[in-house]
Amino acid sequence: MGKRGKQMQTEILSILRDSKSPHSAYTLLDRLQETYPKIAPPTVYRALAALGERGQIHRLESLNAYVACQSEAHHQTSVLLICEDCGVVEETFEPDIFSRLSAALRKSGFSAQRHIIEVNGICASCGPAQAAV
Amino acid sequence: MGKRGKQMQTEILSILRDSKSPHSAYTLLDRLQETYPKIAPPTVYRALAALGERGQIHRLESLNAYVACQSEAHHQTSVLLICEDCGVVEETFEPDIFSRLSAALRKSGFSAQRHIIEVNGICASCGPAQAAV
DNA sequence: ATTGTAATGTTATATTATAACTATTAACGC
DNA sequence: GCGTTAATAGTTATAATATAACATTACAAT
Repeated sequence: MGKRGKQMQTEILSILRDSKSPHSAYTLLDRLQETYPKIAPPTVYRALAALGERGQIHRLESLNAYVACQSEAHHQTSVLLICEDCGVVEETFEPDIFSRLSAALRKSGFSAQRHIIEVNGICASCGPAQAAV
Repeated sequence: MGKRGKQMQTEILSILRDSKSPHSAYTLLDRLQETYPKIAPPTVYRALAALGERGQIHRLESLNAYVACQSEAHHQTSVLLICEDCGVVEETFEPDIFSRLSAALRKSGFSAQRHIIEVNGICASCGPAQAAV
């Protein structure tokens, strides 16, 4: 890994960490171009791929967008909660869910490599309790 | 809904049902163009949207592709198992998982509207047991 | 028949992602 | 140091996915 690659990864990670909402690859590209005017899509996608492999970011498959991983410690599978009102993405860990799911699948002979769990809905801050205030 | 729309939906559903592997919107477009040479992407996406609303197809968010729903009865949330070897997508129902997940989320104030659960891995037919044969 | 509405058709373009190639840098043996 | 090679990054072009925006048609209600 050269230093330019690392630098881009650091920049992207810091942009994502500064925001609780997801960014698309091209939003990130625009942001990076403020500082590095000439970078092109592959640069962003390479950085995203590297960050993803290290578990430092998550890709929201249902939005084609990316968020920073909110857990420093467990680079493990998480449930991503997407608020349709405010757009904030929250990451929760439900080891129970994953172990049950894996167990159920193993029984039917399926061997899981990657789990994607995304839930669309309304977050606590946007929910009815708050709407009533 | 006019009859042309219905017709496209029927065609798409039948293409998807004839195949256990997912099709992209543009694969479907190509197939439809064999019969209806002039249709354009919006036609396909409109039909997919209508089928999706009725729960007759599922969109695989991680593949940007579509499969027919395998359950006639329960148009309910399912777990989609994607075999990375043969590409076959299998649909399983794990009501337990969903209720546990929803319960966990409710506790933290999140109100779920749509669940996406996709699991990448190796299916029973492609698994090690079969490889050894 | 006329008008209003919903469905469909059409064109164009936006958005997301990657292939394929070139250039640069880094690492190493000599 | 110098050349060789392998890895990384840059560049160009384009592929793949999706939708906006507007035009047209169908068709029901009056």
